[in-house]
Amino acid sequence: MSQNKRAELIQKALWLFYRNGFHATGMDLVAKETGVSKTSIYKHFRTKEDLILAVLRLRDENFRNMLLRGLEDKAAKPEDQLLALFDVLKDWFEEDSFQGCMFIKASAEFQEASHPINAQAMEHKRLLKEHFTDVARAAGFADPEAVACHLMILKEGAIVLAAMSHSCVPAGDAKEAARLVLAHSPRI
Amino acid sequence: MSQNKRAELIQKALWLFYRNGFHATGMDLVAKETGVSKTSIYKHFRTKEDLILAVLRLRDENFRNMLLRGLEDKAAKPEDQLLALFDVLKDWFEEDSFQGCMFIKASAEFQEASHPINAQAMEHKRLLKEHFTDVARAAGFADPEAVACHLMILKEGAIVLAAMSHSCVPAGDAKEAARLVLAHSPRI
DNA sequence: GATTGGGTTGACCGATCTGTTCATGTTTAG
DNA sequence: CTAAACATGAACAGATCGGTCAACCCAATC
Repeated sequence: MSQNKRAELIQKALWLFYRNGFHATGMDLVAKETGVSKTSIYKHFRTKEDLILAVLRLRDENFRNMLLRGLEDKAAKPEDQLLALFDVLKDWFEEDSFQGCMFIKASAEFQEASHPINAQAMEHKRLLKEHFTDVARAAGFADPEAVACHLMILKEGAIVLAAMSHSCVPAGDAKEAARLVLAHSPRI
Repeated sequence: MSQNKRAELIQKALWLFYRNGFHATGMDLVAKETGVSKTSIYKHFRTKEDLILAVLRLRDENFRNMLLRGLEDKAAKPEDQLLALFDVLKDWFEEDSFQGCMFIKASAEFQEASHPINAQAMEHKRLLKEHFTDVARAAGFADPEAVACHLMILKEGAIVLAAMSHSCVPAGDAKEAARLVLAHSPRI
């Protein structure tokens, strides 16, 4: 299997797991939908868990890339970037393919803290928070980690509510809340 | 089966689904752990989905009751109750049995918007938001629904992060963010 | 053209899934 | 005491689960 084929397999598996859930998506379906026989899949991934981990690695790379790029595109100054986060999220929510946060779902289906899949999901959140902390520091906040934590909470809450009901538009509300929080967080 | 037995069955099934997930918990395990034979279970619940719906109804009742009671116990004035939400959450996070929000998990495993389980999870969130809106109105906020939405976002974010990593204490951070938001939301 | 060898395949394995059946207790009510 | 009502465990059906295997294809080498 070429490297291309392998990447394509992971990409399509990502979509299946994202849409149907991890336990609910069998390897037979993955084989059928990707057009790659189960035997070939298992030649490149020892177990289903290994495939899921590869999927999550791709998702982490794609998602963080999309988000960080989005922040830079929407705003130049660090402080504006922190608020622009919720504009990027809004764009994401409005995509047809939006189905919530894959890492929250992965963590929900594999809940043991020591489980590799859960650990990988946590690592994704840690990296995001780290980035927000850096931006908050550049923006001149006195406690950049606290600011990052507040943003993370608003971000996860907005995602969860956006995934559960399309009735309200939590991205807008989250941005409004973030504006209040940022406006009154102490600067250096 | 007495009404007691039935309630006990639902209670134990709740714990199993909450801890292991819905798809990952088979009916054989439910029968074994509850001490109720599979035959009897299926006499009272036509399908596994029906059992899950009953479990979610119980959870909704217990959780909303615990939360509303907690708010009233922690604070008398409506505005203080809104902030006390995050003290109640903190107590919940510190329980050994804490495993995240059951409705977020249910919604993650049954993602189709029209699925009855997803609908029930959404209804739970709707009822909570409705209550927050009432309290925010009593507290004299100019836009009680917006305040409730902000609180919901902070609440869901805090729960998700608390469930994914016990390293930080998002309840405290969420309360701090909520304090900033409430302090600068317009009053009537 | 014959041989080789990596990559692919459909068929298959045992286990487990939801849900049912049934013969055998075990309660409960008259 | 008897009869109806209910609960039980074990086995079953049909499907699907994660995972494996011998056979096969096809391009490269001699």
